[in-house]
Amino acid sequence: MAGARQFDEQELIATALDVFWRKGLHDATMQDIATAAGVQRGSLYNAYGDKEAIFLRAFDRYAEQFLDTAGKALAQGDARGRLGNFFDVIIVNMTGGSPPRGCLTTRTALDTAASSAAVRERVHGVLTRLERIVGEAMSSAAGAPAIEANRLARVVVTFTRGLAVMERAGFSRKQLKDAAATFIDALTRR
Amino acid sequence: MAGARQFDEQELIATALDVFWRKGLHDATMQDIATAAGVQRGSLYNAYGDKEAIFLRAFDRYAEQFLDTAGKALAQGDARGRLGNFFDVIIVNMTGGSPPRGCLTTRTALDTAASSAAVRERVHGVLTRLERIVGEAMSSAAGAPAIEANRLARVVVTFTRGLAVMERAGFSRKQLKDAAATFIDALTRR
DNA sequence: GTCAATCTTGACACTTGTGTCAAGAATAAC
DNA sequence: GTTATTCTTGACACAAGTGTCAAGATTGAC
Repeated sequence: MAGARQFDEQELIATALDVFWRKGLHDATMQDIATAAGVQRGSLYNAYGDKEAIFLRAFDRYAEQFLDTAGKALAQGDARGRLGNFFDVIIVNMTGGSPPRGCLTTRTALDTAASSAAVRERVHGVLTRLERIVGEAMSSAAGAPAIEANRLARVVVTFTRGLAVMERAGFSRKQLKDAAATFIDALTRR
Repeated sequence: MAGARQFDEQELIATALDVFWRKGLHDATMQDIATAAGVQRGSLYNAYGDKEAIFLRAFDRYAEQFLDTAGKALAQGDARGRLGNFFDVIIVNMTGGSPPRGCLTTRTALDTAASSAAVRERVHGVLTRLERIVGEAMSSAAGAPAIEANRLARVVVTFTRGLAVMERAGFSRKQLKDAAATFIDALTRR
């Protein structure tokens, strides 16, 4: 059981992501990750150095998948349809798991004071990239609100963050979907 | 230095609130509070039992003040003016302090998994009460959006939560105000 | 087959935080 | 003034978590 690495890096990061998503950066321990991955804690230190290094890798993977999913949801239909699909995947993302895991980006953002510059930068980066994706999707969509695309994108992204908080506060998936539907109605009515 | 309580309860809770607001429930330690209040840690345990008991008192005070301020901001003007005042005080609340303290409710909500039922209930309660206040203010305001008041209130409250996250993610007071202004425009345009 | 490089493993040192407690000190009631 | 009550204080026990390290095991290159 030594000499060659006993775990697959892809699997390990996926496992770590799951742990971080469920517990948050601060509350997830190296022991949690090691146990979940069936690996010794020391092996993780040997391979990655410290917890934050693992988190950054896991978060990067999460961000890619998240932005990719969001982008696809925003690719088809008119503005109304795009936003509907977009909020659907956003809400599914944050209400998935049992118990629901919430939104990792938002959770990490709220830990921001206790986090390093690298972590803070990732969080800000995801939101900025999400804004860009939303803005572009609205710019090229039929029936988009008569609001400058960048401003609209910021409002939409801000609202998604609000949904993430409401989820943590105990509101159900259905309630989040209702809120999103009302929001979309307000934005796209003529 | 014994025999009679060496601190004023009102002051102590105010000090504790300041500490919790800056550091969060989880990261604030009894030592932090004791030091800030110029009191021994043991005295806090003697007077309150544990950290959560202090937090609940501090949070209740915060909630009262917060809801009161929000209610007053929503009391005058038409729908547009009310929302403008409302978001102003909300944003001032979360960008106050140096460094900015953020929104205590939101921060606490995101810690929810690590918190007790009592804490979770307070967070949910504040948001529900806030919804009610907003809903009533919109119901009685001129120029309110043609959206059922409860739905509108949920969207507005959700958006305030989004602003709180954006603040933590590094967006400036000005950016938050811009976002709120755009949001209000979208809601109240005819 | 040898051997250097690399991984695993368990123990260790350290830090930080919680909550408890006994002893001492001051107060307030009588 | 005496005394029971209450508060303060510092020490203590305990629990988690981080990060380090030496020793041992295995592998792969040669």
